[in-house]
Amino acid sequence: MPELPEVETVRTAIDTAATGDTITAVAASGKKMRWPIPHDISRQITGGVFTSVRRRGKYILADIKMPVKETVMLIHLGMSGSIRIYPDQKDAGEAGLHDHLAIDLASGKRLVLNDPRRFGGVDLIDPKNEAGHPLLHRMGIEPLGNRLDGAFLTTAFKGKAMAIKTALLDQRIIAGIGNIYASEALFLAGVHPARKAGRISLGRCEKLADAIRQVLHAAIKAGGTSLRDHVQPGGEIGYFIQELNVYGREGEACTRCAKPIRMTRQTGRATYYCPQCQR
DNA sequence: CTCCTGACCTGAGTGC
DNA sequence: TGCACTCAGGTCAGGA
Repeated sequence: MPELPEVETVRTAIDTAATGDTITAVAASGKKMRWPIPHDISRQITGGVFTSVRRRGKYILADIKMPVKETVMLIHLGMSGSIRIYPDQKDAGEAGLHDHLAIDLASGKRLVLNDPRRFGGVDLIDPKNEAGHPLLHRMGIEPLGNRLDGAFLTTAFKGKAMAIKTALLDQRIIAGIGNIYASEALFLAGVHPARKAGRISLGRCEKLADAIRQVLHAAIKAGGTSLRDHVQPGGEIGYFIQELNVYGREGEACTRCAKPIRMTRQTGRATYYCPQCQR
């Protein structure tokens, strides 16, 4: 499912539901995801209190305060991960086939992580070394922070021969953009996805920086993009699919010039664009 | 270094 | 109905 807007939607839901609440029970499926869930996760976090829920790129970082120490639960949703929040544990039923982690709270709520493809993962990390964690220490800037602008992009892309679309997916440059929003941002900026990253002018990089911010903010506001069966933690779908200009619209009319949207493949992944509006 | 390919998984959809 | 095949919101190791 999840790029930055979907992860942010999930983060907000967990924060609202769980911050201040105490963990009373933890159950893990035992199946290996991208890496194994820590075998002693129940022992490590039961009795802890969620103090805040943050996001870094596509990672969710939940701060948990234990009686004698603090830990951070890191969650990545991969391609197919989602989290459901049940208001009452009694109504949650048995663990489903692809449920990998269930966390019960003193309030009666239950958080359930479901991930059919198991490309996601859960880890517990030491907050003192969080920035140095192998999964986090090479991550690029937050696109919704104050560092994304045309100057940053021209510097980051300098000398890069790869296509701009591919560069936008590189989490070491900007953290959080995925396959949908890379196509959408390039459309808004009027930049052709195959253009070499290192050959984009400062002015067009400024437009691109604005486009990235714009599309991510708009998607968060809409609750993310629901493709297939993805839903938010409360079961609501995200409505940004109605605002997509190019993604998944091959052959349909461009919203700006009415020419047919094209699909191509770049490093194995589908890219959608308007050949008229994007140069 | 840079960049691309293939691998990791399951499930939905398509065409025969 | 069954089967073979393709594709999907991500990332990482390995090799050219």
